[in-house]
Amino acid sequence: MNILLNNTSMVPIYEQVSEQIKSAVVSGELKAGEALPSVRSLAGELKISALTVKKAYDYLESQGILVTVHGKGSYVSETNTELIAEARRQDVEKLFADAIEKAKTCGMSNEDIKGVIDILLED
Amino acid sequence: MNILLNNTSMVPIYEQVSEQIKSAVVSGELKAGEALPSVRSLAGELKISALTVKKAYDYLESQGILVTVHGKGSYVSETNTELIAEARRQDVEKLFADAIEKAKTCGMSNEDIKGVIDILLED
Amino acid sequence: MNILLNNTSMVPIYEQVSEQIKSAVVSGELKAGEALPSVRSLAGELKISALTVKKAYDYLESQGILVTVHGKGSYVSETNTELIAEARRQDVEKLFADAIEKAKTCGMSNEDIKGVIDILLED
Amino acid sequence: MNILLNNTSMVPIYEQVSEQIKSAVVSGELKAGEALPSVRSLAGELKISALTVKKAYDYLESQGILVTVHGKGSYVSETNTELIAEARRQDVEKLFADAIEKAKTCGMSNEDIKGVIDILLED
DNA sequence: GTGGTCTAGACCACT
DNA sequence: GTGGTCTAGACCACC
Repeated sequence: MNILLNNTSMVPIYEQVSEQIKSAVVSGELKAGEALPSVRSLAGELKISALTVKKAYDYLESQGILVTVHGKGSYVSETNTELIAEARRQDVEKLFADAIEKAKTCGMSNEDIKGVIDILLED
Repeated sequence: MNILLNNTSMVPIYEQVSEQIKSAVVSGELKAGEALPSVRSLAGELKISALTVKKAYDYLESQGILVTVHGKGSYVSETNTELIAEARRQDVEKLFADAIEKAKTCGMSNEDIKGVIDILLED
Repeated sequence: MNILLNNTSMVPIYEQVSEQIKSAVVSGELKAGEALPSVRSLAGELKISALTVKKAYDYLESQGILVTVHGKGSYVSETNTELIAEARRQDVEKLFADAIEKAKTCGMSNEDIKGVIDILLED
Repeated sequence: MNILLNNTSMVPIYEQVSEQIKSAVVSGELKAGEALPSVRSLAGELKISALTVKKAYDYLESQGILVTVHGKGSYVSETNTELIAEARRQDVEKLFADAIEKAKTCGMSNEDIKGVIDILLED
């Protein structure tokens, strides 16, 4: 697990953790059935509170991405990772929808928006 | 002033207020030199605390969008609104950049992204 | 009377008015016994409330710089202008004392301060 | 934290607080990365409202002097304190420039001003 | 009437 | 426990 945290960011720590684990699952870096680090070891590694890691794991479990076995540990769920990928695509779609809405309140036309996208995709 | 508030949203009320005033200035709905509603009257109209409106006005003043004259009221700043519009365009660009970054972590290609944009722009 | 006002400044209007009249008296631009513009005419000229001009005149009267004759108008007091000049010099001295105090909290030495003064006096 | 408040002064309390913390940072009394007292504890210590302390911290954060981590506390920013010291030196310079301007409207010569400075520096 | 400041206490999210 | 936000009401200075 290679997780990078940004303390000063407005994004909560637990969300940064769960988001990066989610990415690892979708990308295949973490495979179905694979064990995750224990709450306490990950907390020690990232130098954050075990409660915060627990909150990230709880969230991922509520999303069906993890399963936790009492007394053993947490494992990547066997559910189709395609479902997770689909959920993330909807997240992304919402991000774009929000950006487009704000762009329109600035008076940008559809063509302006496509222009911005083209420029950003070149990087 | 036609301001819509969403109490259940995680976005602070003072930010919703300042953001919508900003939009009104950029769009030209509020012109340079024009008076804004007094802190108390807007608070009454929106049924929120005067302190919350004040916080929104303070933020806009720190951004150079408003000027406040003690004992008289608050007015749209005479500064070039084009500068404000440019700042907002950069905000929008950052929103798109963030969305694209997240899209790529989901494995979406440039073509996928353009497809999503096209669909969203049709609405 | 040639008075310049700055609406956006933190300095109250009435203080800007009284301060500039004080300067005119000390500099000799306004001589002892000379009549000042009426409250209403000065208010009209400066496009401010008559109450604000009245407050400025009241302040100057409390300082002994003006005398107001009911039903006639306001006049520069016959008191020795040297007394007024002395009062202003004490104001100035306090300004320098405050500046020096703040300079010291920044770690500036006496030599540093003299250097700054020399540079500013050259302009 | 040794902060002295003057309730009768016209200077707002939140400004007195932020100014004194700024001084402590510039003088090195508070070092980069060091934790500040919590909003509530400082409020209790100074016997003022937590909201007033918060306003002071917010101002210092907007100046880049503090960083605040949600749920943890506020810390002196790691940015070069030399930049802050430079900003304060400019503040001081403006104070002296204002004092000199007023001195000149009182008819004081450059020599007069230097004389006043010399006397004040001896204390 | 206006804005500027402050209070005392509340609820929520994060660690 | 921490900060983040909001309320309802108060007092003051200014116009």
